[in-house]
Amino acid sequence: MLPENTRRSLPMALLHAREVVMARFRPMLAAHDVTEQQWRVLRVLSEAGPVEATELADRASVLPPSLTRIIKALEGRKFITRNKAEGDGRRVVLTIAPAGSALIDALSPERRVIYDDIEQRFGHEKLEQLLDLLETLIDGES
Amino acid sequence: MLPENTRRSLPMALLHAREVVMARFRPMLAAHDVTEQQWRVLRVLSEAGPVEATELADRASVLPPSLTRIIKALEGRKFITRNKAEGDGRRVVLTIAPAGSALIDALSPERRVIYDDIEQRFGHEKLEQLLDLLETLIDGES
DNA sequence: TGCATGTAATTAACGCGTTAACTACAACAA
DNA sequence: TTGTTGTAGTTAACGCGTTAATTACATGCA
Repeated sequence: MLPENTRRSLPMALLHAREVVMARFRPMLAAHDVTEQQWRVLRVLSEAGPVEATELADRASVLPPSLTRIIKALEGRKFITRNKAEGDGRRVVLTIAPAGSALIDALSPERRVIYDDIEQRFGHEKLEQLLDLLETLIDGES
Repeated sequence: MLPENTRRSLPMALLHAREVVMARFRPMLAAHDVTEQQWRVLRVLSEAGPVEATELADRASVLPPSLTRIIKALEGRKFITRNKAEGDGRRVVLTIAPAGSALIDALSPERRVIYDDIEQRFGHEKLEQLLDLLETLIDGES
């Protein structure tokens, strides 16, 4: 069945929802001169440790060409380091650097405030339910 | 509470979910040489009738600068028409043109197949639940 | 009427999304 | 060893996302 209106269109609803949520985080990122995508990459590196570019791109939901640009920017600011994988000259291994960790730590309190506010307004239960549904959708389609 | 990992991060989950869903629709749009954004604009115009640019941008989840570019492209292909609002020389009124309606009609069957497949795999109940939650989130935050 | 303020749309600048093409390296078979 | 195939990453081209600045018009007040 086709969605009868754009509000009930899954792609549009996902887009719109992401938009209103990101609107809350964007000023924080802008204040620290980091783009959303750079932030996603940093967070994955912080969480997953040294990782190869392909896996990083996948986990951060960034396409390889974008990752190349993002790496360049983050490396230039000493937020990450880039090394060739030993044993395979094609692969690249990314690692978060102290400055990168410091940025994540610095933003942590503010993130918590924003996240808590969203959770409070939306409801803890609903948030968990939404995350579960999204996870199911993602796992089922990918 | 901060999300303990990126999979439970609301912005990332929304992004990733949208990505896997759009991956199903993208080939269809590409085959007809329409971008996602142009498609959203066309659908809103088709559904809402003649509408001013600001409202169109809002409903299609497109920013004004993007809309300007999109209008230019769609007008060039005779998918829409652009007129000044009578009584206010600033406002612009957009209307879908026959060729635009024809494109929407042409894609309708294929959209249905894709949408039905997603719905079947994910489950009708879950899809409705997800759309409800997204709608609630959007209305609460915007 | 004339000026200040506000609003709709556009333009500019820069980074990302997307696809396709390309380079560099690895794996494997003859 | 060499040629083929495959894979990781990068580059290129073009459109969109985002913010800030700008233009054009409307509104309201003196």
